[in-house]
Order: sequence, then structure tokens, then C-alpha cells
Amino acid sequence: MNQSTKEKLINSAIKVFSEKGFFNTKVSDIVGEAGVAQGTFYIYFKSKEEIFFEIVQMVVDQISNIIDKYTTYEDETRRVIKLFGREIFKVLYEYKEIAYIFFFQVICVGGEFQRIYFDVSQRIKDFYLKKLSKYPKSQLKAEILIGFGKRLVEFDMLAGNRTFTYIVSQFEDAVDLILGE
Amino acid sequence: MNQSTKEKLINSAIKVFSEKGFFNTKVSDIVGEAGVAQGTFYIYFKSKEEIFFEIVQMVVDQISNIIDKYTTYEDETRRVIKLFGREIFKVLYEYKEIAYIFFFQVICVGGEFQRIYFDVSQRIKDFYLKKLSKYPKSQLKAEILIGFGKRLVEFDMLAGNRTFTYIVSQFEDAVDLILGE
Amino acid sequence: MNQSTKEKLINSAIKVFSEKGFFNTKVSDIVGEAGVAQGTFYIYFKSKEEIFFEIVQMVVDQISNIIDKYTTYEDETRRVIKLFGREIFKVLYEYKEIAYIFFFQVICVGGEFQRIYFDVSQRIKDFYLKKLSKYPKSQLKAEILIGFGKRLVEFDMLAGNRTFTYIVSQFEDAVDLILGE
Amino acid sequence: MNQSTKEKLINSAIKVFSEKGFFNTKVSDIVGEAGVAQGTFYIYFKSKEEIFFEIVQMVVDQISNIIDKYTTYEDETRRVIKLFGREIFKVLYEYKEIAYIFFFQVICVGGEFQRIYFDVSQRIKDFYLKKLSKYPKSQLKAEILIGFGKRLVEFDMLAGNRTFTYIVSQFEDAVDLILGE
DNA sequence: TATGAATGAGACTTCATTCAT
DNA sequence: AATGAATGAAGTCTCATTCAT
Repeated sequence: MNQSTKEKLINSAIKVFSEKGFFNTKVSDIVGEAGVAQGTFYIYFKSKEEIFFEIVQMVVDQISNIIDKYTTYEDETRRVIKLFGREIFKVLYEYKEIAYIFFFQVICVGGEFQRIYFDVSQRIKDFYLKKLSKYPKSQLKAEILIGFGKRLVEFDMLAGNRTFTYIVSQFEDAVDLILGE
Repeated sequence: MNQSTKEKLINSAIKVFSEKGFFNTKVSDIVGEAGVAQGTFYIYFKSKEEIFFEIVQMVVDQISNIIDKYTTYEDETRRVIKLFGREIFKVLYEYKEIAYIFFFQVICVGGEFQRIYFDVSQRIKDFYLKKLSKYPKSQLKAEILIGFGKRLVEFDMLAGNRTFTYIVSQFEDAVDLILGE
Repeated sequence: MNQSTKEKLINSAIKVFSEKGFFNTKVSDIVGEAGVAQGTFYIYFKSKEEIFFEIVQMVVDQISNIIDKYTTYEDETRRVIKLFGREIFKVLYEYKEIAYIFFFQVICVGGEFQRIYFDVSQRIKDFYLKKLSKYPKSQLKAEILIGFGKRLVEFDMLAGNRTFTYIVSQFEDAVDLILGE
Repeated sequence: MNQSTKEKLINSAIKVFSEKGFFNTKVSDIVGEAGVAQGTFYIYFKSKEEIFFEIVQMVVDQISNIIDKYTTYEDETRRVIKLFGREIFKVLYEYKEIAYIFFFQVICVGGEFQRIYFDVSQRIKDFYLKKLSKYPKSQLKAEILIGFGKRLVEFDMLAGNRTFTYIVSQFEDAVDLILGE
């Protein structure tokens, strides 16, 4: 079956938002890219904010799922964290454009989006904290891991365009360094 | 002496940009806050971009100076890095609103601003790299330090409103953890 | 038997027009109320104007019939006028929503509708004139009766929601006052 | 001094509203008539509703003043009512276009405007009631006078374009007929 | 007949920028 | 330098109407 019109709009919006940013994107850019009429947009979305929200929600949901999955995953800490990281990076790598939007646009849009961003961030931190609870300086280590993870996404994956393998190996090296050994 | 009109405009712009973000700020907000007429703005700035640029340049200059200062500063690595960090945090702490703009707005505006942002980031990384050149895994350690530093600024200083002392002590702990001991 | 689709549309349109007015009513409101699809509307009506026209025509026809009936009705003037009034009020009372549309919406829509409105008004006036032709100041009395009748409809029946009996008795009192006794 | 821009807009709006009605008037019609740019409209008025409101308020104020003036005016009832009517008609005659808007547009726009319309109507009725309080059937007579007055405005003055003298003499005749003699 | 997604013209509104004073 | 009214391009959004199924 063909892509539904709504899907076409979502995909076009992802493309355009990631190219020009939220504020520099006009609804006319999105419909132009999708090849539908201006009015069609408003059948599916109340506003530009709404389609942006749906897109952001996609990343948030994916990340949430991974957090949930590994929160209850029983294994050696170091292993769990590495697997968790690998999976997060995999999703973000696969949906780079959406990841770009999430990491580089969400904060600026303000309003509820800022909250969503910090919320996800907090949940990742809580995840690390829980896993590291038996380690000394768990708080500090959690912060370092999350800071480095974000750095990897923003600079190596999105801006630097490094390979997935590189990202993951960097992360694993960092885990080893921080957890000792 | 009184603030010059241009200074008034810059200060108002800093306030408003940091409250509402670049795109949600109207020139009329800036002049309203400054208490001058709409037209006066264009005597001092060619456009909204230009005043934003001047503000961004203020942080960039400060950071650049600190980088330059410590690049040629000869002392034990760990000490240099800690002093460097302390000074960076001090400036950002003092000019929180400008820091907010730099960390949360610059990337979204796009165009040359994105370049400026990554440029500063790169120079800090080069600084760390140079200082850590004798350490094993210097590349990784530099990345971790910079990622954690940014995390401290964004989450603890700007979003979380922690004290300056807290920020600095966290940073120093991280340096010790990462450089060993 | 079931209401035909066209009847459903007419009835829904009457409801919605009388609630929101012609201009504030969307075709989507009408079809929504009727429970049919948007496109169905255009099978039965060329445009929003056309369904409005059909509705207006319903009142106009009813009033016309009553005028015709009493124009050739031979009896004492006072009696004829009272009976005529009673019957007009009865129809309007029964179809309050349509009456509302006729009295409060038709003039604003402009175009041919304004003409229709003044046309009906003129015919009622002619009716009164004819019936009162033997009375002194027949012209003035006709005008007073028609002005008062309209007032009764607009303020007491439609806006004020008075009973049918009240309306009629007011009208009869006025007839007596104006024709003497 | 020249007409201020706001005055130009008000005058153009009066012209256009009275020609095409509220809903068929576009802001672009008003600014076109006034010879100013589209954006200029929004310096002075928040919306089309707002300029309409200001115009409606002009009639309401004038009528209110006349009501106030004659409410406390002591003289023979018949004389007071005739003078009151004459003055009301004079104002409406002088500002026919605004009167047209008030009598033929206000009801349709809905919302607060409907309330304003019925409010004025009620105050005129109260005025008549007070003046006629010593007369038998004062309620009925008040209603008749107001119904006829409105008829005169709508059909003779606005639609029929009769002279001011004609309107006033009709009204005075009606007063005499209704109050006796 | 009936559907309802799609269209696109056209309205409203905002706001960076200009310019005469 | 300073003003602030005016501009108009550009964007958002609505909705009557069409049309393929």
C-alpha cells in the first residue's frame, strides 16, 4: 500500500525540519516536499507545532521503550549499560533526521517541548543512577556517562557523521574508563 | 554615566532573547524593554540577526580569551584543566543569560551561528587534547571532559540553578576521576 | 418513513443557521448535524446560498399563502385583520427557527435576499392598506400595524419567548387601539 | 488638520460596511478605501470586529445621550415624545450609513453585538414606558411607538430614502393617533 | 446516491524594516 | 540621534467546492 497522506506529511516534515530547523520551516515547505496542497496539511495537523510534537514524540517513545527494557534487564552492570547505549545509538542512527530534530531543535522551540527534552534527559539519568547504585561516586559517573553520550550523538553522529561502529566503540571505551579497567 | 542607547538595546536583547528565544523575540520586545523607539534599533543594528550576533560574540570572545590564556599556561595538567574549567564556569555563571542564549539558542538559529557554536566547541576540544597529549586515551578523555562540562552548564547551571561552588567541585571531581586518582 | 437525505439537510441547516447565523455556519456544520458526508451536500444544493434560499422560500411561501387567503376573505375589517395576524403568528410560532432566520439573518446576507425580505414586507403592507382603505389615515395605520407586528415577532416571540396567546392578544389589543374602540 | 489615519479607517469602514455588510467586508476593502496599507489597519484595530464595535458604539452613544437628555426633560408627554423622536431621527438621518449598519447588520454579527442591539431597544422602551406611565395601556402604547419608530427608520429612512421632514411628520402623526386626538 | 479526502483561493494577521520628521 | 507611523511581504489558517471511488 501507498504511504498515506499523513505519513507523507510526517516524512516531509522530518526532512524539512532537520534541514532548516523548526522556525525556518514553513508549512508551505512541508506540503511542497510532500506534494500535497496547503489545505491538506490542516486536515491532519492543527498547526506546525502539532506535527512537530508528533515527530518529537516518536523519538521520545523509542527512547522510553529502550529505557524500560533495560531497566528490568538483569545482567552485569557494565554489560547492561553497554547494551543500553548500543541500542539507543542504533535507534538514533537509524533515524538521524529525527534525532537531529530532537537534539538540535526541541530546546529552542520552548514551551512544552523544553519540558519533554529535560524529561527524557532525567529519565536516562535515573536509569544510569539505578544501574550504578552499587558503584562509588555513582552520581558523578552517571552524569559523566550521560554528558558523554550526548556529546557522541551531537558531535560524532549528527555533526561529525561518524560510523555507527565508531560511536559504539567510543561509548564502550568510555564505560570501561569510567567504571574502571 | 548613563548606559548608552546601544548598551541599553544590547542588555534588553539579552534579557528578552534569554526569556523567549531568538525566534519568539520581536524587535518590538527589545525596544519596548529598552524604552526606545522602534526606529532607533536600526540606527545601531542592521537587523535582529546582527544584535544576536553581537551578543553571541561576547561569549565567544570571553571563552576564547580563557582558552588563549591557559593554552600557554605552564603547570601540571590536572591543575591547568581545573583552573581553566573554573574560569570558564565563572564567566558563564556571571553572564547566565548570555550563556543561556549561547547554549540553548545558537544552534537553532542556523546559518553562521551553527558554525560559531561548533567552532568554539572544537577549540575547547583542541585545548583539552593538547593538555592531555601525554595521557593514554587522550582523545577519549578530552571528549569525556567536554561532554561533562557541557552537561554541567546546561543541566546544573542553567536548567538546575546549582551554585557556582557545586558546579566547580563536580568538574574537579570529574577531572580526578578521568585523569585517575 | 425515513426523512430523505435532502430533508435531513434542510432540517439541519435550519437548526444551524438559526443557532449561528448564515455566515458563521459552515457547510461542514450542516452535514455534521445531518450525519452525511460533505460531498453529499452538493448533490442536493449548488451552494450554501441555495439551501439558505430554499429555507427562506419556505417562510415566504407560507406568508404568501396567508396573505392570499385573507386578501379575498370577506368579513368585517377588524375581524379579518385579527384573523390574518393570528394565522401569521401561528405559522411563525410553529417554525420559530425558520422565522428567526427570516427576521434576523436574511437582511444581512445581502444580494437577492434583501429584495425578498422587502418584498414580503411590502405585500403585507399592501394587504393592510387594502383592508383599511375605508379608514381615515389608512396609510399611517397600516404602517403602525406592520411595525408593531414585526416588533411582536422579533422581541416577544423570538427574543422574548412569550407564549402564542400573549402575542396574539397583544396584536388584537393593538388592532383595537389603532382602529378605534 | 488632516483626517488622522484612524479616522480615515473608521470612515472607510463605515462606507464599506454599509455597502456590503459586515461579513462581506474584508479588511482589504477597508484599507483599500482608506488608501493605507493592510498592516496599518492592525496598528489601530485588533480585528475587523473591533472596528465594527467602535462604529456601533458611536450610534449607541448618540442614542444614549438623547435618551438621557429627554428622560429628565419636564414637559407635556406628547411634546417630549415628539421632540425625542425628532432628535433620534435627526441623528440617524445625519449618519445614515452608521444607522444602516446598526439596524441591518448588528443583529447578524451575533455575540456581544446582539446584546448591544437589544439593550438599546430596551432602553428606548423604558423611556417610553416612563413617559407614558400615566396613560392607560402604557405598555402597549410604548411597544407600538417603538415598533413604528423602527419601521420608519428601516423602511422609510434607510430603504425608502424619504425626507427627514416626512419621517418626522409620520412619527408625530402616529404619536397623536396613539395618544389620542 | 453517497463518500470524504483533497484542493486552492483568499482571508486574516504579524512584524522586520523604512523613512519623513 | 531619535521617533514612531506606515509599509508590505510573507506566513498561517479556513472552508466552499470538487472528484475519484
